[in-house]
Amino acid sequence: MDQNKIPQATAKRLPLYYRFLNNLNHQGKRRVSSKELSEAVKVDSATIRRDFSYFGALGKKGYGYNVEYLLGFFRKTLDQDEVTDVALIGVGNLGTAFLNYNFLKNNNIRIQMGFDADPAKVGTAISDVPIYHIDQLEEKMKGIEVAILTIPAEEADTVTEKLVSLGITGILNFTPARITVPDHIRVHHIDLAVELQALVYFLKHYPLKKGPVEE
Amino acid sequence: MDQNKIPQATAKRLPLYYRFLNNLNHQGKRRVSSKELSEAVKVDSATIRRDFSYFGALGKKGYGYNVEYLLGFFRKTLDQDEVTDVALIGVGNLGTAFLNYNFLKNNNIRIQMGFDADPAKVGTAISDVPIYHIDQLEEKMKGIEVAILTIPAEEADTVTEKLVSLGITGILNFTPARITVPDHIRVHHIDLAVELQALVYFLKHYPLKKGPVEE
DNA sequence: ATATAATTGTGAAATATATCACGACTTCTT
DNA sequence: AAGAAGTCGTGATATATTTCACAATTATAT
Repeated sequence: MDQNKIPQATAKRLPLYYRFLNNLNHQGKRRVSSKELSEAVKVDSATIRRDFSYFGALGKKGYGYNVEYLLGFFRKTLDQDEVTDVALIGVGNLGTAFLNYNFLKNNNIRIQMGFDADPAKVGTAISDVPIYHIDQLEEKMKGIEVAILTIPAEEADTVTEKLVSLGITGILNFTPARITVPDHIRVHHIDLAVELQALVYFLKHYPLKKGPVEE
Repeated sequence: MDQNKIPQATAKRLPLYYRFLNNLNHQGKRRVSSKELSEAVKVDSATIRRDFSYFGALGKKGYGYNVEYLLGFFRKTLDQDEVTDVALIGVGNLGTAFLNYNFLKNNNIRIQMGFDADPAKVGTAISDVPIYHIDQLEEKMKGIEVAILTIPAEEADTVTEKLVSLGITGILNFTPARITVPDHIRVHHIDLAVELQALVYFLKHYPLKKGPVEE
């Protein structure tokens, strides 16, 4: 609750920086410049320096940044020391993709349980994550504050209401529905159809000449 | 190639507007105000009016917007009259989720074929989309300009190079790798781990008091 | 030891996006 | 028919983000 001055655009890039620094560290690299990092993550080097500068002077002029130090700093900043538990609602293909992704390794996020309405799935486990019936939300989900929503759009509203009443604070919504929640709950939407269509639109209307435009 | 003055932020919202207008139309609604639309899509009403205004005066003062007219307008603007063909590389869980999604209905985008290295998948079809072996890219993919990348990160670079040499113009990249492409090719990244971690970061550092912040 | 090259951190400027607030016009109500 | 209510389109303003460009500092080469 301290770093309220950090621009949201910067905050969104932090996980990306973190992962690439991790890669570099594993490769045994000791130092890195904003220019090198820029080429790897495709973000302008001045933007990277600016981003880092919000956290103080992390680098050294003429030298660059010490990979290990930077990594340690971001680990703290991104709360990598403390595991965040998450629930996944909707064990379809998309949901299963999430379950198979090891967020614990790079992100210190653990999907603790999954929920689905399909009796064939209830009682099983995917990548060691137990699947419960959606009706068991109330009894199982105590203490979990973040949910990933990978259910059909029609069910988004009912499930959201349930989650809200159970005290959720954040939802990552993959359904095309734009859900309505009280003011204190944060929702991030990722709409696959919109992303695809936006790409197509950009291709037709914004022909590229200069560098690739990253989203 | 005409509307180069439309802000990218606006362009990204167009597919969203389009889908909701479609919903309204199916519900038999004849007119809609920027205020109503705002509540549905969770975008400020002034922003919506501003967005629409880039395309000219589409509404009527004191009345709002005619749903059918607006829809027709956007259909043209979003190239909904012309089907865009897309290839999907990587038929895992995430890839399968895409294959099962009917983009043709709302977005006039058709996934024409999928590619995978798994012999068990090659030769099958998912939602009527044929799956070919990744080695058949060259022979099968003629004329397709857009690809969805849902493969493991390690394979991202090799596959990207192949796609580039085959004349791709746009890539929707779901791998955590930040791929490198020539300047004239557009890449949009969607990084699920980054999205999740960013949500968690925001929850901890930007406690909400006012309205929910939509991404 | 000195000169050269590299690189940061940041003020200032540029660009992009969102929001306010109101005149003008339309529709609705009575 | 007149007044009230609703709504757009947009100039102006506010906010957010990116990029330029350079002094200051450090590292490297000779």
